Amino acid sequence: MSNTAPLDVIAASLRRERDRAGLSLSELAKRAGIAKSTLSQLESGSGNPSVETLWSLGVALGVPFSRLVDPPVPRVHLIRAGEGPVVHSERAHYAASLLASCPPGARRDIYWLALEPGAARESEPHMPGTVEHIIVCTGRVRAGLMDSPVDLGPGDYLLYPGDLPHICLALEAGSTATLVMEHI
Amino acid sequence: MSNTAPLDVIAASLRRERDRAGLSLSELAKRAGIAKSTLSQLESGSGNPSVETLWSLGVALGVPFSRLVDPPVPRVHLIRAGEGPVVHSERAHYAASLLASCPPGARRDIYWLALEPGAARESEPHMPGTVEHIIVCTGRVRAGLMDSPVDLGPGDYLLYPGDLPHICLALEAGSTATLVMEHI
DNA sequence: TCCAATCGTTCGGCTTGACGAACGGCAAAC
DNA sequence: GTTTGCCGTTCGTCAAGCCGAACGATTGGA
Repeated sequence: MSNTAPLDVIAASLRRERDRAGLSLSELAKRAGIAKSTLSQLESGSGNPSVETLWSLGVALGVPFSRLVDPPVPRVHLIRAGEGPVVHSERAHYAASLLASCPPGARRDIYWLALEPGAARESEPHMPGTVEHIIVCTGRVRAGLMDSPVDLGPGDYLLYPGDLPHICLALEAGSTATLVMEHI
Repeated sequence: MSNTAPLDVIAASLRRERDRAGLSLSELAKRAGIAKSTLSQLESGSGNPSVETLWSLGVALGVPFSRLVDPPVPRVHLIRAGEGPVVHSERAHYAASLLASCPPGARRDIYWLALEPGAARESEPHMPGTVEHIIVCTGRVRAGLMDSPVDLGPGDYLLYPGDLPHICLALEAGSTATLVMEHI
């Protein structure tokens, strides 16, 4: 959640995306069906555009709306196996390592899971709209909705709603998996 | 990229998020510092809010701006190892399997990679702003920026810009990895 | 050199979003 | 039954966004 002034972010985004598209201010304004004076003011940071105005600009630029209101990105980051911030469960045999949290607008957190047979990793549902992707790396894992779990082997991929009761447990010792948690 | 009218989407999102937060219309308007008449009109679908108005509502609701302008999501999906749509390279020894493409607003595609020693997987950069996350599953993989690659083992995680020249090659036979490609 | 075209900015007008106040509806307290 | 409080909606006023036109600056061609 960026705390910088949205108007400045939008101004910068508009300029950036327009450059990338190789369009002139006049040309973009014409394609978006807005007055070029309006666009000029927006890019200069003055003005507080309506949603419809921003939307038509997004369409004309061929970019999703959200790219205009969320900022840039990082560089290179390496996390060696076992080095990430690890969350140990007190009641289940697993360790979850957060590899990459959601940048603004990305909405998919990436975890590395190391699971041991025993109890289920999870039973309580998350926030409404959450979706989980799991890709098994080694061993065998039982995952999915509580009432209809699926057994997965190395390379298997499973998608399921995270806002319903669900489980994730190892069937073999030393099971590992990548988990991508997606928020609405 | 949703093509439904943004105003209707926003109206629905506002109502949904407000319900989720358990706030009354009056209470939310007060917290966001806007007139409740304005909020009432927005939720009814009439009105074309300015960015600042929407922004303060997002802050008051504790949700990122983009959640107010992008729609809902899917259910359960299973891809057995080797069953996904696979992209074979003609010049490198690897197979990439697309597990989950970007839903609107998610911006992170998920791939399963099976790599064999030989040539590099990639050298040409992608779209500006692309970021790649790789988590090695088995074997050993050399990945990262062309001029400063990193050797990775099982469980290792690496983040690097995808819009610069980069490589991804196996150092051992039977190397596998999860790749998350993130678009701006 | 002059002209034509396009660039991006600035200036009045008209339209529209945001505001505050008043409204009717509903529930709990007196 | 009446009062009090909060709910969400509607109405009139005011400010601000959006527009079209005119502007100076720059470039390329006749």
